[in-house]
Amino acid sequence: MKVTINDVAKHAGVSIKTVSRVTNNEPSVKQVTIDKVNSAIKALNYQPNLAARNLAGTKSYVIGFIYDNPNAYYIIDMQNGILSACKDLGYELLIHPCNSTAANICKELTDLVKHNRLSGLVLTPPLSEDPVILAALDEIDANYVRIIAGEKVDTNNGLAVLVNDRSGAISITQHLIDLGHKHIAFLSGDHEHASTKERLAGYKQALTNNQLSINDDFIIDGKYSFESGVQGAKDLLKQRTRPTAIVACNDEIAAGALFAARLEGVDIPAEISIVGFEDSPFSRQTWPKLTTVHQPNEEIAHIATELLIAKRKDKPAQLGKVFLPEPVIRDSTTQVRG
Amino acid sequence: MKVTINDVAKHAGVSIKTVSRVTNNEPSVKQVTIDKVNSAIKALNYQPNLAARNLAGTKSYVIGFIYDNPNAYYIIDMQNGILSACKDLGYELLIHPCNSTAANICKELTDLVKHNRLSGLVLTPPLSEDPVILAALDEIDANYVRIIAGEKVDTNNGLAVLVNDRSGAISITQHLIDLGHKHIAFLSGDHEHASTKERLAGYKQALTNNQLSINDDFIIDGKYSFESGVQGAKDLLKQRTRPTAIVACNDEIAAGALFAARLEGVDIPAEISIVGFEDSPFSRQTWPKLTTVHQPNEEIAHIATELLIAKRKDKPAQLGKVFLPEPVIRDSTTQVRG
DNA sequence: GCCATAAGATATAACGATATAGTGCGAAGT
DNA sequence: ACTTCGCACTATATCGTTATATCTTATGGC
Repeated sequence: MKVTINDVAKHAGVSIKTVSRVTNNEPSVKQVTIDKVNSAIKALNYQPNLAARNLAGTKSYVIGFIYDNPNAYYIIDMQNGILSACKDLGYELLIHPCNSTAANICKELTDLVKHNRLSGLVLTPPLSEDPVILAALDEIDANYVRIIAGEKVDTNNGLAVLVNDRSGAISITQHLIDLGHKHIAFLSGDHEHASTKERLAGYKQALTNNQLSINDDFIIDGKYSFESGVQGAKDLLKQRTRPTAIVACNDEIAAGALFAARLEGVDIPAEISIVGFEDSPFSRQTWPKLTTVHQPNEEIAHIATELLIAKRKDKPAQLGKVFLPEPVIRDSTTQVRG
Repeated sequence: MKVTINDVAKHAGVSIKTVSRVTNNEPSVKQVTIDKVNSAIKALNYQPNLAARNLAGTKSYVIGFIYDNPNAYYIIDMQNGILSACKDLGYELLIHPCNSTAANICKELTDLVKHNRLSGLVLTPPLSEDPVILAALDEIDANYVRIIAGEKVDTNNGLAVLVNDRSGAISITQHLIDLGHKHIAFLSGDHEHASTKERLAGYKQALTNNQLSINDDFIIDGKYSFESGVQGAKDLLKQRTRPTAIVACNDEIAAGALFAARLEGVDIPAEISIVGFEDSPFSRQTWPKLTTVHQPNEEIAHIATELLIAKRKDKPAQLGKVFLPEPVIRDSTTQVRG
């Protein structure tokens, strides 16, 4: 019933180690032999047993996805991207939601890696940006790829996929400036996320690029949540000079700002334009539909996983890749009123 | 470095088989011996190696979560519920998103079970309601628990956790009737989902219970999507006599209806009350916040997983459990206008 | 032509659990 | 008193791979 490596070896007339060499792309096998083995594998529909590989070998063929993020859309996209890369490369995925601020988070993660002998980890913010956690993982020599906000790949990053949030923020802010807005506010996300810092920097950069002054009253501290968006927008609307546009640090905050505007009877976009960041599905389900910045999360996760697995195969080490988020113009932004 | 069963056996002064018996709660071990072994396990911080268990034993200690559902909130909730049960019981989770209408879906799932020797499957709609898929799984004698819409546990269901969507729909429709609404419309979800049928039946039941007539023009076919909600609500708003309230088959459809109402300049809830179903996070992020029906998805998934694993342990077979979704009153419903 | 070396393959020991067969010993049956 | 039985436990085979050590055969250098 079950086809094992022994069956393949017998069928191909070679030893099991040779079959193992072929399935693992190891050197020292003649092409003729490789072909013999491969056709035996195909003929018998052989699939290596993961548990046995795991037990005998040093690689587990299992990668872990570690996250601490309440954004379901983001997580699902990431999972799907990782999963598609895993499927292509014969790996399996272990998902591990966690609390990055838990006291024992380092032990939790290192135990996870050790107990499951994980081949690698995909880390998302804020875990991917926490030096204490990274140090703990380095100590046990764990493989990981970080998904982080940043502008260019460099060796200090380790293996990383960068999302250039700054450039995305510059583009979307420029979009507002191009519409004639001069009083543009910023609703920030959690400060533990580097993305918040980068998006804020991009917002400021765009203002500066256009000789617009930076008004500190227009930069509101907050968190990556709907409620924070509601509160932040309320605060903005109370000010003597109201902004004519708001850059929200993500779509949820933007949705909260939309909500607050409605509470105060402010029409969006006629009176105030609002933009989000992320292009999550619900940015298409608000009224009006949100202008936002698109991040190809599934692709980001796919590439990250490929990098991670490639590293283990000792291929020419590619250190990372940078993604440029692009604006998506919908209905929550318009020309500033004369 | 790594603690194995041999270390535990040596430390406790027994054979490895005895340790195995203790860790698996098998009979024929004296209490004194059990205590000795357990204290050795604790002293050495022993954790059984999953790969070895998997390879040697008949159980894999891995359960699969199979889903075909674009609703990220739902999936994340389910994953978390399954994961928490798995953690308690020493199991691992393999997630498997798929396309339930793919031609080779049966082979895909049976191969998945066979190749990973999955201990069991958690199936969600529409997969959990597809007789062809269930038959294929029965054929290979796979263990599974179904999460389905229904009213009572019975042996025909196999292992199942039921969500009494009908009662939820009755309650929420009754809420509208209690507010004085007599012209209540229904926006349906996909007809492949039993939940659609059940929710429609509950809606009708509530009308009947209150001697209100069922108007077929007020029952609009659709799908579980925002766009479908937009279209359905548009159709309703065009009718000669507009409904004063709408029951949407889920929150996404309700959000779509909200959007369509705004497009047409119809005030919610002043002119029309709208209710959703599911209580997903974004039902709190719409304007106005949605009145909806709460489903404890995480708990449902947790219980389902416990049932699944308990079955494999040959405990007194409990067949299932029924959940009653309850209305959550927010701001999208109000007294009908005099 | 002979030895050193590498390439290509094999035989077999691990990996860390569970499963199977078997042992010793006290209690019960005749 | 002698077998029989069942409980509590041990010794060891086993699962399906990878890893290690070893063997054989070609290849090149002198």
